[in-house]
Amino acid sequence: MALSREKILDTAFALLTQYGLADLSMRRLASELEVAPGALYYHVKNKQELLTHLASRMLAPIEFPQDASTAAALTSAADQVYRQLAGIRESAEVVRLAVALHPERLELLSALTITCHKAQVPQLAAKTLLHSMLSFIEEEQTRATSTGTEAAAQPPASYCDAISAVARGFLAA
Amino acid sequence: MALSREKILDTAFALLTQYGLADLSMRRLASELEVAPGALYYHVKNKQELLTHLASRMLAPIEFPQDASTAAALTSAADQVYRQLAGIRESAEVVRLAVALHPERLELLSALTITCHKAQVPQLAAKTLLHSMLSFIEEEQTRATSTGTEAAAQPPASYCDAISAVARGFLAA
DNA sequence: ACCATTTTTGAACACTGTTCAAATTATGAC
DNA sequence: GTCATAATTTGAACAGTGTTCAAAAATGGT
Repeated sequence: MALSREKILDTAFALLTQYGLADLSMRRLASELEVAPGALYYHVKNKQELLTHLASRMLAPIEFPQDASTAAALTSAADQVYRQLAGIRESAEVVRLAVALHPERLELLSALTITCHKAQVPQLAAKTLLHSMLSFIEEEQTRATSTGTEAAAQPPASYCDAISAVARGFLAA
Repeated sequence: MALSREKILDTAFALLTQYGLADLSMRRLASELEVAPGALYYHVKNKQELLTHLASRMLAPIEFPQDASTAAALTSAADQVYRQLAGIRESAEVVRLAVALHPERLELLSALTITCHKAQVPQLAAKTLLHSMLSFIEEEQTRATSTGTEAAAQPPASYCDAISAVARGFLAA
């Protein structure tokens, strides 16, 4: 099979989950694909963009509920973000990089922003909420990596409590 | 003057503010001090520890108010964190690294945690609050770097609003 | 002056992301 | 089937990175 952006992303994803972000180098990726490092740059602008694409992939399955109250929509989003990211090594860090670099390209953030807008909550709330989720998940993943255990598939109560507390704070303003 | 951890940290700080985190390499630091790179490792365990020390320095001047209500203490902390970090290039990122690596070594976080404990707010709130501050400041600093402008010395209203919303959310729980 | 301790050097190890002219491989027209 | 054009891929280099460590140099005490 010929090289393609999709195939590169597939392999990058596999490397990330198996060996972690530190071992996801362009050279490692190229050797895994049995290709010279330079070949990657025909399909991907650079490493940052590759990671941004990876982040989009991770968040893609998240469906934002239509016709739900703001609180319910945010709770659902928080739940899905956790379920989607918790099982993927260093995913929170990858997503945070993507948010920092190209926030406008993340569907999830757009959806969150729209919901906040509808509820007449400051737009900033969307990013604050997302960052709260990512911080929590990132910390859990750091602990998981160092202790060798795995993160729970379901969001723990403390996560749900924290995120809904943040949401409540904005909604009550 | 002989090399010392203090002198290394001084120079690292200067390099950070003048040229940014990307240009703060051990080799650059060594050449600035007119010393071989290896010499640094006699005074500092590794780069991560160096950055953790830098983070402690940045946050050191922050004074946590005694005898204040929880809300007032948190507002004051948020205000001081902003004033302290906003003017230092990429400081939020450096502090975030330190929080991730050695949370127990950061006085600020301990103080925040104690305040949260006293107010019978979940301990998690302390980290959530700190991460909210850092996310906000980091984003402002990213924008500042790309547009060439400087971050305001005083915290903008949106920052104060966001942080107090998060705090309110936890206090109301 | 001598010894012991503290500090610094030089050199190497094993990497990193990225660029680019040149070679290769595919594709479609005739 | 051949040929020209376009799409890929290679190889090699550039300019770095953090870190280690035996050996050399500087320092301080007696």
